Amino acid sequence: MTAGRRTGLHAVAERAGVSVSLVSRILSGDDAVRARPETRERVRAAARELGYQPHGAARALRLARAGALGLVVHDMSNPIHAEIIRGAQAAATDRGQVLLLSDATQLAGNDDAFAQLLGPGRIDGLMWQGSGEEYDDELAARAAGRLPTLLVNSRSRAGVPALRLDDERAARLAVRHLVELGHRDVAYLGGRPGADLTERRRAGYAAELAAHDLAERPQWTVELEWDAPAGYAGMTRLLAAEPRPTAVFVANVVVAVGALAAAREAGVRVPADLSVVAVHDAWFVAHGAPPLTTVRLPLHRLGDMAVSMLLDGDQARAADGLVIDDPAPELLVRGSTAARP
Amino acid sequence: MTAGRRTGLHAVAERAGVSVSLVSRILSGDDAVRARPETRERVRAAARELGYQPHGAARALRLARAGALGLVVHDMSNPIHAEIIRGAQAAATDRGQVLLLSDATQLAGNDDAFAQLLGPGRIDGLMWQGSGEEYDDELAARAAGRLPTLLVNSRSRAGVPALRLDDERAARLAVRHLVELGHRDVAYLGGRPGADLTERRRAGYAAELAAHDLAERPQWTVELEWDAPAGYAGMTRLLAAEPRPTAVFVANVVVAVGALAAAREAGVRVPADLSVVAVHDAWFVAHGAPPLTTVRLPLHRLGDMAVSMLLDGDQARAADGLVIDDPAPELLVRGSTAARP
DNA sequence: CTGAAAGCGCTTACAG
DNA sequence: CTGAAAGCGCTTACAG
Repeated sequence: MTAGRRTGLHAVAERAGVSVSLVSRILSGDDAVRARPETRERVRAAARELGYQPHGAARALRLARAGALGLVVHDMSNPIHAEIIRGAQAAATDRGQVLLLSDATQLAGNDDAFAQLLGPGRIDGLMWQGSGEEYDDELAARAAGRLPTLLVNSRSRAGVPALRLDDERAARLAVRHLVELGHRDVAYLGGRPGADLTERRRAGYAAELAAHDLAERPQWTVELEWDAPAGYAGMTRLLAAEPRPTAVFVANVVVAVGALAAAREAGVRVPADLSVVAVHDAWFVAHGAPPLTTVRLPLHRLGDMAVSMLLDGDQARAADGLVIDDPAPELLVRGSTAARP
Repeated sequence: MTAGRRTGLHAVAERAGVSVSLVSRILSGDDAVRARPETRERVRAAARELGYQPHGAARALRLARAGALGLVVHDMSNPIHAEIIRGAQAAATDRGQVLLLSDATQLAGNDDAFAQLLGPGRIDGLMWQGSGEEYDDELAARAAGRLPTLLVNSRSRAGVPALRLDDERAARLAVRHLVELGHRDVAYLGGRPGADLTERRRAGYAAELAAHDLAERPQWTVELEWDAPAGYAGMTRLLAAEPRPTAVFVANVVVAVGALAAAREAGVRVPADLSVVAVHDAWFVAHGAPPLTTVRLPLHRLGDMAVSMLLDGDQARAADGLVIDDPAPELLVRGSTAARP
């Protein structure tokens, strides 16, 4: 009666005329509590009327569970990364968790920010988007020492469990498409040399060529970086190769944007003179000149699965790297591939 | 001595041989505490050795401050939005805050998620990316009733303070560029009808035409949606207009991607037959066919400022809508604009 | 100058 | 079947 402005559970308890403990138990659906239906309803009504919402920090403190997951990404303006984020976001919301977003580059340069993120009471698990940067392995490993951590879109590195896509299969799908169009001289335009992703896609490319008894030539493999300018530079180099390939498999759609521009400026017509196929689909490819043929991979699912595994404490299942292959890689044929000239 | 596994402040205090209170005060740099330099150093050392990191939830509970800001966005794969997020992310990290990311569409369909986000102990302020969707105003207004809220990239709506860019000026800059190239028949290709953004940009377009005594014609204004397919459809319509414009000002670079594709397919050469200029710069425009002339706006700054104002409790300054105009809009001339045919 | 105590809002053994 | 009490890790008036 003395109360007054008490908030939260206390206010609900007062209004319903029961104890705070009982309110807590009823509201959290504790099975053990066998309150009379009437009491139960009174409590529920009070909570509704007061718009009761549990205090996030208090609950986190008490339960030693933050109710939040961290997601460290590299470059959010990359549409591929955005799709992973969306998948993670959706899954987190579905499961009543919130998502804390961080930028890898910033974290790498700011020890305090990194320590704060990993510190107690902030997040219950961390997803780290792999990129092949040197500092990534170190930071992710440090994180894994403190809380459940999952590398996303990478193979397992530095002992950190990882989720990845079926890059080899995507690559083979793309290259097979080119071969079926009659191409025999197929080049590989990758991403940053040494990065998992580019190596796995190159492996798929090589395997598919081998399966058709086609030659791989050193001058037909170019790996520079994961961005459009690198695609431009890489394609420029491939166009100067002797002999010149009639088709190029590009490891990433962002790289392909630059590659197409280079071909265009060199007066090489795609697909009449040169076929181009890239990994990943994105909103802009259908409107490109020409519209790009791509392989779609389940990026959304990747983010989604990462969240589920962390929340289920299941990340050990990915200790050796787990491949997300459902839905399967899908070839989307558009205007950038055609029969060999 | 009995202790054992106590963690946090308690462990530090034990190791340094002082009280928990003193550790708290020394570590948080309380001026009032005048501990001997030696004690101070001993405490600092103990904290360092134990890798002490304050418990986020405990601190949030005690201080009634979450140390986090929320950011609700619409479509993260949109590079414009990504840039705003990056700005907000950087500012938040700089100021020792974390950023909680949410998706507007998801929140609109999930009352529990919305309530949880706004509930006590989660975030201290909220940024809501304006989009002109019907539900946006309502949700943002509800948020503003509970905690400091800022609409981002929108004018103030439903009484919620807002930060926006200098859209009018950007539009005038773009249109002036076209006029200076000799164009007199300039069309406007906007975004979703009724949305702030498209109206402000159309106003700038109209003002600049008027300043040059140029005619605006109803058939030269098309507003459909903020995506590439809408740009495609819109440009198709403009190309059929009588008389046909010789230049198009596009309100958004994403829309412009579709618009360029439509022109290309219609056999209209850009810039020889038609000049195109768009608002916002993005990584892919330089590699387009042709490379787009754009107006760059301080998107990064927008996110940055939103965070600063919320943390400084300054959002009231934006009650009537505050224009971020520093750095000023900048015209980047590339290959999609040329003298009137 | 430093410490003991209260309390932020919750949950959950433990009593009754 | 329900309540009083302890305690999660912190900060900060209040004592001494």
